[in-house]
Amino acid sequence: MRVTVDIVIFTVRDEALQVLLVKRGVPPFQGQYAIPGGFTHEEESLEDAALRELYEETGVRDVFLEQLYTFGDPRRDPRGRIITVAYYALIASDKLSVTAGADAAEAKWFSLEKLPALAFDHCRVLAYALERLQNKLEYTTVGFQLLQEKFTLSELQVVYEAILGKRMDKRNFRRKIRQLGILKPLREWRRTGRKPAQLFRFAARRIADL
Amino acid sequence: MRVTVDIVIFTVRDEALQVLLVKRGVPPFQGQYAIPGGFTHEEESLEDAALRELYEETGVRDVFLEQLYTFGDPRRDPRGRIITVAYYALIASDKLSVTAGADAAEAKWFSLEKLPALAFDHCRVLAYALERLQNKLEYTTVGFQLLQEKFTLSELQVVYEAILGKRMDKRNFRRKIRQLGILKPLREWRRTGRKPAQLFRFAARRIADL
DNA sequence: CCAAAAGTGTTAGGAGTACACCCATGG
DNA sequence: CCATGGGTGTACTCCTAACACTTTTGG
Repeated sequence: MRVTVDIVIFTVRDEALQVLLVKRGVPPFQGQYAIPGGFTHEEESLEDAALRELYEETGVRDVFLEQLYTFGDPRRDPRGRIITVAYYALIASDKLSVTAGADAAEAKWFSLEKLPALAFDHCRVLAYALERLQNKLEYTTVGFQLLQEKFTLSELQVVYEAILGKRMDKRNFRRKIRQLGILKPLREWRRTGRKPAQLFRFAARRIADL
Repeated sequence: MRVTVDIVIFTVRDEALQVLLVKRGVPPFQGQYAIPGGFTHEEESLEDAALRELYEETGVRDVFLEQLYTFGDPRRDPRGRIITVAYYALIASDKLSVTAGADAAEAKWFSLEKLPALAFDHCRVLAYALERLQNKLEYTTVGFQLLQEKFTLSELQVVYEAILGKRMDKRNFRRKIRQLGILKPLREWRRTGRKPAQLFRFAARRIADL
């Protein structure tokens, strides 16, 4: 039985939640876009396999990565029985400049609003990843993974709005974040063209489950 | 690569959360208890494999079953690389009278408080299942899976207390359940030795994510 | 001086928590 | 008649959601 790992790689750019997809060069589903992934090696853990694939696709290490679900319908891959352990990863958009992994020639970012048709059952995988991300956003601090080290509260709000797909009230949002007590205000301001915005740093030891 | 499914089977009996474990008859870990499970067949989905194992162990069908996590550390099984897709299941204690599957000779229920040493990394799997069950209990209606069709509010509260491992206030508990609006009060009372208790039925279309 | 984003408080409703007594029954 | 579990309401706190104006800057 063959086992693959697929990684749904999210980022927030241009105020939109985006996902990295690769165009398949070989059948089945040749020419269609798919979630990046590949077969696990014999001597690596599933998470290591996911990290390896992620690095090959994006050139990025040290990002948030979490197992999502394992898909094992015997007919999900026309080549035969393939089990896929799906992961999702969050990457801050400022780390993406180096978007040049080995296979990256055919990799492209898509806004969740404008997805192409996807190979295999990847539409379902993606839907599941989005749902998980939305839920985690509400009761953990994963959202900070999508920002640079220093960020403004408005940038943080953009991340939340992009993921949840809805506008939020500025004052309520700031109060909620403030009373989490996990932001360190800096004595720095970002000149943004208009009134400068104060910068903050995420100041919790780890990604907290609240 | 070989793939197994393991199923953490929970029930609540004698006011305690219990889990079904089987004693291993062959090495490795011979004589130790383990979470029931087995290899997947080539032509069945992961969920079907889990349902099959569950039926073989307990003789029960039509129970709540949900995928938990996939464990894939290359060294988790001394026999070699084995990936395990873990599930957890909830069974109402009144369905357990038929606890006589094929392999059931060495199967036994254990209270979560008094677990034996477990084979492989099954201690971790079990801890993960318990955590998931506790979380799901708070924001879904999975708890009803552990009761008979007709039950009293006190019985429901016992289920919640057994899973969460803490006492709850009777009035607050009843108010919370009542305002979920998913219980149908029956015109029946259970004679319990003291004052009769009103019976209820779970009356939602499906297990609601609230 | 104007456009644009930054920043800030109050109020009302709902949910959770703490808490104590009477009731119906079987023995 | 008494032991046992069934059943009920109120007050407080906290979180959420709705809502509008002033400030600072660059052009």
